[in-house]
Amino acid sequence: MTDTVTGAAKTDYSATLFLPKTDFPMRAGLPQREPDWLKRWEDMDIYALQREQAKDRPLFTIHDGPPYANGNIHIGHALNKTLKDLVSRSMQMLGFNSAYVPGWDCHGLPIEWKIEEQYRAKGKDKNDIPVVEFRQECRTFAEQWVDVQREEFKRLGILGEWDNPYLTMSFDAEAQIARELMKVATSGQLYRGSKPVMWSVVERTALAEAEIEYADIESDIIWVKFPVHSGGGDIKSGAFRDLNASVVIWTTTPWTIPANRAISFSSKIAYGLYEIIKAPEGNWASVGEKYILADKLAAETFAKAKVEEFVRIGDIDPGHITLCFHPLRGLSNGYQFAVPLLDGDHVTDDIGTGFVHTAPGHGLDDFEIWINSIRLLADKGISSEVPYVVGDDGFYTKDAPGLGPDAEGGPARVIDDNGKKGDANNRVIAALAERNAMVARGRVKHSYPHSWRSKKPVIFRNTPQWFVYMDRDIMGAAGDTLRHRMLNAIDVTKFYPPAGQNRLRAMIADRPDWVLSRQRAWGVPITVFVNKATKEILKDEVVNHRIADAFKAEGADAWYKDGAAQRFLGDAYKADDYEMIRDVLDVWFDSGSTHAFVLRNKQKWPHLKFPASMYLEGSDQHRGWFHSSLLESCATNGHAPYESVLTHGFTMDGEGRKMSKSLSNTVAPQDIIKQYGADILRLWVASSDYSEDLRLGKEIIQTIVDSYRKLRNSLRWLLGNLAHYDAKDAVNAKDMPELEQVILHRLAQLDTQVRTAYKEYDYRKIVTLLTNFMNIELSAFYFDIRKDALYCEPISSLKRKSALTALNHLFDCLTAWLAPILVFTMEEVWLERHPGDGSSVHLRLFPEVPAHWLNADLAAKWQLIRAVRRVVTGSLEIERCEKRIGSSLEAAPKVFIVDPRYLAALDGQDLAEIAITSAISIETREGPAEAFRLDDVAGIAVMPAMAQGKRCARSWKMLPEVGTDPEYPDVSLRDAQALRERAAAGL
RNA sequence: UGGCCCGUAGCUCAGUUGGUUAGAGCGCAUGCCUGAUAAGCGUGAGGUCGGCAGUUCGAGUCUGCCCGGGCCAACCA
Repeated sequence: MTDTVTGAAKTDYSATLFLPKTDFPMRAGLPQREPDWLKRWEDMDIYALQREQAKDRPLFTIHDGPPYANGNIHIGHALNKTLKDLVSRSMQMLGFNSAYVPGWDCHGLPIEWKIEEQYRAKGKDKNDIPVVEFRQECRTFAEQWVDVQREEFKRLGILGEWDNPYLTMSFDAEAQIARELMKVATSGQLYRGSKPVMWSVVERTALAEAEIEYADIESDIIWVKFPVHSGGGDIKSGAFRDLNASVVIWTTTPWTIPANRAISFSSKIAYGLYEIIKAPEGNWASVGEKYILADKLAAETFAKAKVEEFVRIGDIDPGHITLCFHPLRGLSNGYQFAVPLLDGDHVTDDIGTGFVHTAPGHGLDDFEIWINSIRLLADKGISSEVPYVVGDDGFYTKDAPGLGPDAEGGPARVIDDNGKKGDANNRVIAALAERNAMVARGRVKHSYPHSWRSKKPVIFRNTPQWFVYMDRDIMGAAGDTLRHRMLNAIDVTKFYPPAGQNRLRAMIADRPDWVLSRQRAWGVPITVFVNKATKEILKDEVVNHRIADAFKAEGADAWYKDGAAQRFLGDAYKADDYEMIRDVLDVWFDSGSTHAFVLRNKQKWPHLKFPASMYLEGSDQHRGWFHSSLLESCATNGHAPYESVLTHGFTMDGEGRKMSKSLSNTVAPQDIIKQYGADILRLWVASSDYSEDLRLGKEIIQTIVDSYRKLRNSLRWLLGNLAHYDAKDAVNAKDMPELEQVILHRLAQLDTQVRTAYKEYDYRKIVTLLTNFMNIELSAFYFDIRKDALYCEPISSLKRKSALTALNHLFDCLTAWLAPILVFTMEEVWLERHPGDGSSVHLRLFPEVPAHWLNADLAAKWQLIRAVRRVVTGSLEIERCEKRIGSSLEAAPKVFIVDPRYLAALDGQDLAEIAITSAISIETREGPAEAFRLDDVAGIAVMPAMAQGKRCARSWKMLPEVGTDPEYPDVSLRDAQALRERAAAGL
């Protein structure tokens, strides 16, 4: 029974200690347990409780950009929705009423396409199905995916109005979208223009790029002369104003010649004037003709033209050639217009002649340079109108004189109903040859766009479209253009990160007029009637109301029902006098209008405000939703629908590469949830710099999992100790030991830092701040030091009660601060101490932290104390390496201090307790040379020494006093006192 | 090809108006503890700050070029 030298205790006092006591599991089991919390929140309807609780608070509205309702969610969706949830939840906890209404984009091509695919699989044809029926199938398809995505989003822990979301296809929405369109029309911002689109003659429909596949095709290729009409000097060997020269172009689509309106050249290419010296009799390119060609391509062109000898007369700057004649000039008295030369970057001298035949109705490059040259054309007195040379059936129209309906034998055709090449090319070539406009012809095999469905070639074809003016004065107000409104709106919008502002501004500054129309079925129709005689859009509020009311009751299908035109026009107009537009709206108009049918619908969503506090999407949405919403709202409201815009990057793989199925480096949110849990995914989002592209891979997830574990364990220890806390033992800050006061000071500092970071949407700062605090200051310092007091001190101990009180404050703050991020774990932690049906960490605000906890002087003083501590623990490490000690409690070092600042700081402090040694002696003199020192802590030296006395069997400290208490001879006096108190309390 | 953005230890991130030997957490290695224990504490090793050139007394920070990566440039959302 007698303890000897080492004082090794035989009695096990652990039952007499206040050891951590908790059922909170060390391992989270998130994948299994998270669904339970979700069910709990749903059962208590926590979203409604939040609204009720916050009903008198200022509104904060993060407006959901609608994902497209097809397919499962991917990691990008998860990132986006999680960020929105972080914003929404933190704003709620900062004292706002932060409602979140999720939405879905439901109209559009991809869904339409899926339905068509199903038809194809069943051998049916879309064109045989009534439009209303087809639209109904699209609707059902979208509904199914809304349900799937809703469950996937909820599983991420996203809190929102899931049972009352918005859908762009709801009748309400369709009605409001039509109203918005009619607002744009009525205010004179809508006009009908035209634009070349990919057109399938076989299917009689416009096609999207996604519906196009490329295949080799053999095309006719022709070289054509455009006689120079007039020009300036600048040629070395003399003026060419009156010389009989032609610009030579090259094209693989001879049928577009009637649509030619310009020739493009490049000022970066060298051109020359050439004369033919020798050529075969009867050759198209005959002796004496003069051609203008890119120097690099002249020889090749002459070879194709069978020219045997030619001479270069001199340099030519095509910029000085004002105009050319059209090569079909005079055919059926048509083509009398002048053909200008335009300088364009898309022109190269790799192939062809260095001149590009430009038919603005049949190519995007052509169209763009044409539209961009409107001012130049006006200066030259040339009409900028784009002709409709080819009809939807592939036949030439009256805009192609001599080849269209006026031609002998009827109009020529580009492509027939079976997708075969028509007679257009041959007839054009014949007409050109007849007018001596041909230089050469040939054939070429090249890649050409085909319809994905019919596998037949498509053509670029000018098609009537509806546009919104960017630069026309709205309602006659001088300078009040849509572009101007948008640029102003951008200036008063806050961007996170700030670079987004420039990006959006540059896009708005550059963008052409908004093309609203799509030749599609699944969308909101452009609810416009055009007077057949005057071509004017009907502007009648009564008609407009009739349309909107019908849409609200029956959906936009009303537009497609029999007799719809007369129904909407009413008695005042005759349906026969009006063209009812069959195009649907660009889906960007739908989603661009969400602010109108969601934020302003106070009946349905009373907790939302307009304009929204924030729009938050991926950086691609500068061109997308941010852009279209700004367009729509500026057109109809004159200002932005948002006060701020937050953008995030894209999710890359672990190496920073784009995720793609072909690289098989994709990470599915569903897999992460299944394996690790949604809180891990959320912690990844919060830890990342979302302003750039985010990386996600195995190693990164493991890092996140590790830091989650560490954090969880610290909270678990907190919970275990707080099991012994009783609120009636709470200690006021001013009565606490300095160590506790320092912790409270840190809490007060963090309170400001955390709130500021949340207000700035800087989540990674919060994660860094809190993990550093918890790891360095709590786990490795405060908790480590206070274990002794918490476990061993007597029941009555002020130190222990103070520590428990501090732990309670820590608990309150940390659980709240982390709640928006670790929504499941913080609920679990919170309920461990505050169970109850109505209890939830998510019904809390960030706690009020008393400002008087701040104590900078004390904190500075403890910086000095911690510096001394570092020297002590450093010296202990040497002893440990030398195997002289194991536990730090075996040591009782000597600390030499001369610096009065350190001495003052340590005055009244128990350095042994702070350094977790059994004893420490401080000597106010220079330490011996062999003493342990740290480079960055001048004036502190430590000499090792073994602790004296026996080891206390309860606290494991080694103290001379152990053995002096006759009643408890194997423990220290403090522990003896603790045991007496326990006995007295009947424990 | 154009517009915008990014590139600091194995990972996630700090690095103030250019100013000493570039920092943190985690991971890794290693020692201790065994009353937070599939935990806790200590110590240590890791970086030509994407590359090159320039401005400067001085550059991770400013400029140019190059390399690598991303978003946008769609009748895709």
